[in-house]
Amino acid sequence: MPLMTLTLAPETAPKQTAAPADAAFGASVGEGLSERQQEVLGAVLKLMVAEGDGFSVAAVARAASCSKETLYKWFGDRDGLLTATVRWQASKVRMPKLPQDKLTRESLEAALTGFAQSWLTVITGDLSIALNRAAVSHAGSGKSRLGAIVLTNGPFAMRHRLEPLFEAGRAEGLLSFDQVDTACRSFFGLVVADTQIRALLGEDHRPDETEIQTISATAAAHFMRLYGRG
Amino acid sequence: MPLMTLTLAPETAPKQTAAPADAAFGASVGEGLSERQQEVLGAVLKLMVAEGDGFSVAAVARAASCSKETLYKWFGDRDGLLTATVRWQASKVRMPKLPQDKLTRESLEAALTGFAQSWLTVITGDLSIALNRAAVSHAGSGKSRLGAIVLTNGPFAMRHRLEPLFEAGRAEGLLSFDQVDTACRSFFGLVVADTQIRALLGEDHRPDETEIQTISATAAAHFMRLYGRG
DNA sequence: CATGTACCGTACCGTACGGTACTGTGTCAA
DNA sequence: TTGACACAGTACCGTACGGTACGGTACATG
Repeated sequence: MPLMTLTLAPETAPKQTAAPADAAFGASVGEGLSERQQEVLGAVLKLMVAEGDGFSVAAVARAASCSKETLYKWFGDRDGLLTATVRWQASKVRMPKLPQDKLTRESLEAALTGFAQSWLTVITGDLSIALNRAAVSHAGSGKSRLGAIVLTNGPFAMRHRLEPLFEAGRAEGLLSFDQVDTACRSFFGLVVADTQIRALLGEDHRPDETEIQTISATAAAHFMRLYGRG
Repeated sequence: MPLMTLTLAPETAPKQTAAPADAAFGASVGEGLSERQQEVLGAVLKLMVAEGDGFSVAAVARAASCSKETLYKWFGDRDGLLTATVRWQASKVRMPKLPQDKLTRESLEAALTGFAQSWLTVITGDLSIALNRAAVSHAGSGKSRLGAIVLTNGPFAMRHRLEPLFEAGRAEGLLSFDQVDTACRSFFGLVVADTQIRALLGEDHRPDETEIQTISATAAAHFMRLYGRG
């Protein structure tokens, strides 16, 4: 599983105190963060998973064994710290490779199943849930771009990855749809359904690996029934 | 549209200071709340929509023109106030009536479309979004039953309403599925897809009435393609 | 009229937290 | 050796907020 793989940047010195550029998408993993800084962000992630955005900056400093002053120098304020953490984590999520050779109905359905399985695994993970919780909270109180960042790296990223696959399937005569958008919507719905919102709302049950496998296969099969050709 | 209809309780005097029983589901609208108390909860709702859970108790008192002491006497603490508000609002949401006479394929699909339309309308409303945001936030920090309440009155309530319809459809030979659960999951996914999570994450675009109508009809048709018989 | 009750308005208290300043320490370079 | 620097650790400040206490008012009941 290539998900959640951490690749360190080639040791960039933490020179400038200014905030990094505003890409929010497509940035490389390190993104100008020193190893020490990434350690700090890792500590923030742990705290977010454990306490869900309710932690204090002092707690971060304690957990990361660094001073509050350093945190403020590096990240500006609490929100900058949060934002950097979310962006850093988002940059670590890797999507599964999609088949580049000629598509068949079988390889397409298999790719969809794999994609669904990987997506569900990410989405139901503690980390993703914590991040989405924080983003949803902050999206409410105006201020803070957390919501937009997660939106970009969540649903939008999924669609961006899916669209070329669907287009390829259509070009190959395997799929049939008017707008890619609708197909994406249906696929997302069949795969995720109410799983994510239920998890965010604190439901105890989380699907295990075999359940995810079942759901993914069913979703892919259903999608092919709705949009497949021939 | 029978949604968001407020029916006042027949003027119950605000006698006891104790918190009401812990039903969280199926309670009648008034639920032992005086008119004045419901006014207060209405003010809380407005604040939640406007500022999303970040408001202070003092702000509630100001908005509702009542004293903080009264708030604490009635609702115990801030969380009790939040909980009462969410439960009160949840008790106001009314689901559309489903056909009770003999089902046909057409009436079934129409009922599904209507259900989907009503559900999407609720879910994309400012109020529902604010409530879900608050619930998601609080579900993170342990403590507080907000998450469970919204879970009960959201996804679970939808399933509870849907299941008998699906069972009836199956009994009538119109639908075919192994577990109602799977059918519910698919229907939810086809209807809601990523609409809710995107709204919660702060996406600007919200589907208007005609878009909702289109989505609902498509979702119902797709559902019938997947689970319909004959 | 006297008493009690329900409530508003507001002052108040304790605390927790965001943010800043200061001190001490290790490192590296001249 | 000395100075500059980056950082940890910590003390500190202002403020905002949850929660409480108290005084004042309207009304109801006897």
